[in-house]
Amino acid sequence: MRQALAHFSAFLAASGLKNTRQRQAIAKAFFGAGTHLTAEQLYRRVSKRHPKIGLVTVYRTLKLLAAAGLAKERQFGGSQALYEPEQEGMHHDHLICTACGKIVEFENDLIESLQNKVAEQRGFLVQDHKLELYGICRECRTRERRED
Amino acid sequence: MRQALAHFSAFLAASGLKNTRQRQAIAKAFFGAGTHLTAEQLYRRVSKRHPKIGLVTVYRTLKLLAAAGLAKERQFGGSQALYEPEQEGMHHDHLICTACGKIVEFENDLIESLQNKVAEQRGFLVQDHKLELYGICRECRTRERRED
DNA sequence: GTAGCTGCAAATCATTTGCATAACC
DNA sequence: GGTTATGCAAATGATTTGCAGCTAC
Repeated sequence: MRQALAHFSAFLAASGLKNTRQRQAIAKAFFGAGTHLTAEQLYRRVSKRHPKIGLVTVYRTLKLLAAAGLAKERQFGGSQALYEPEQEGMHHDHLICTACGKIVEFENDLIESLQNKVAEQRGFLVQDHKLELYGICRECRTRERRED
Repeated sequence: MRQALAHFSAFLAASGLKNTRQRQAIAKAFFGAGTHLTAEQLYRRVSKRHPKIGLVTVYRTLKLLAAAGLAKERQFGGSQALYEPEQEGMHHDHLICTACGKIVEFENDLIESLQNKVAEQRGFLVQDHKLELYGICRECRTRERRED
C-alpha cells in the first residue's frame, strides 16, 4: 500500500497532474479497503475521515487510479461498477456466488496459456482478458440442502 | 430460427403471457439479425417494417427472450448491453478486437473443464461463466504495421 | 500566478416504470 | 370480458460535465 501510494504520486507527477489531499485520501482508503468496492462504498469510507470530499471526486480519482494501472474497473452482475486494487502485472480472475454474492479470486496459468492459444488460432494477439465463473459456493449449497 | 420462434411462442403460452404481433416481430428480427445487437440497433431494424413498435417494447421483449433462454445479455466494453441469440445448451465465449470492435466467437472444452476444476477446488459449483479475450485482430495488426 | 482541482448542481445515457388505451385468449 | 401488452412520457440510477471558487506547484 505504501508503494501503491508512491506509485500513484509518481504517476500524477509524470502526467503533470496535481497531488491533492483529496486524491491521496481517496487512494489511501481505496488501497486500505482491500477489494471490490463500488464508487459509492469507497465514497462512504472516505467520508468518515473527510466529510467534505464529494462522490464526484471519488469517481474522478478512481478513473485516475485505473489510468495509472493501480485499479481495475469491473462489471459483474449488478448495475454499479466494482473497483479493485491491481498490483502491477498481476492478473486474477473471479468466482462469484450467485446466491450470496461472495467473490473469490483465483489464478490459473494453464487456462491463460490456453486462452492465448485459442486467440492465436483466430489471429488475435491478446492484451487482456476477463474470466468470471458464476456458481454456488459451498456454504450456500450446504444452507440450501438444510432448508430443503 | 423457425424453431426459436416456436420455442418463444411455447414459452409465452406456458407462462400465461400473450403472443402479440409486436413480440413476434421483435423476436423474428432478433433471430434474423444473427448476433450482438444493442436494444437500440434491434429497435431500428424492427422499425423498418413496424414503425409503430416502441423501443420500450423491444427492451421488454428482450427481457422475455432472455427469460426464455433464447437470448443472452452481455456487457462488453461499452455502455449499452449487447444481446445475442442463444441456442439451447450451447455456450460460447468471445474474442473482442480493441481496435476495430470486431467480435469473434469461440468454444473450447478444455478451458471449460479446467474452469470447473478450479471452481471445484474452491468449493464452487459452476452454473455459468463468462470469458472474454480482448486483443488485436490480424487485420488491425497488419494495418498498424502499414501505418508505422 | 496560473493551470489544474474540487464540489455543487445540472446534464446525460441506458434502462425502467406509471398509466391510459388497445389487443389477446 | 377481463387481463395483459403497448406506447408514450416521465422516472430512475449510475456516471459525467459545466462552472465558479480553491489549491498545488
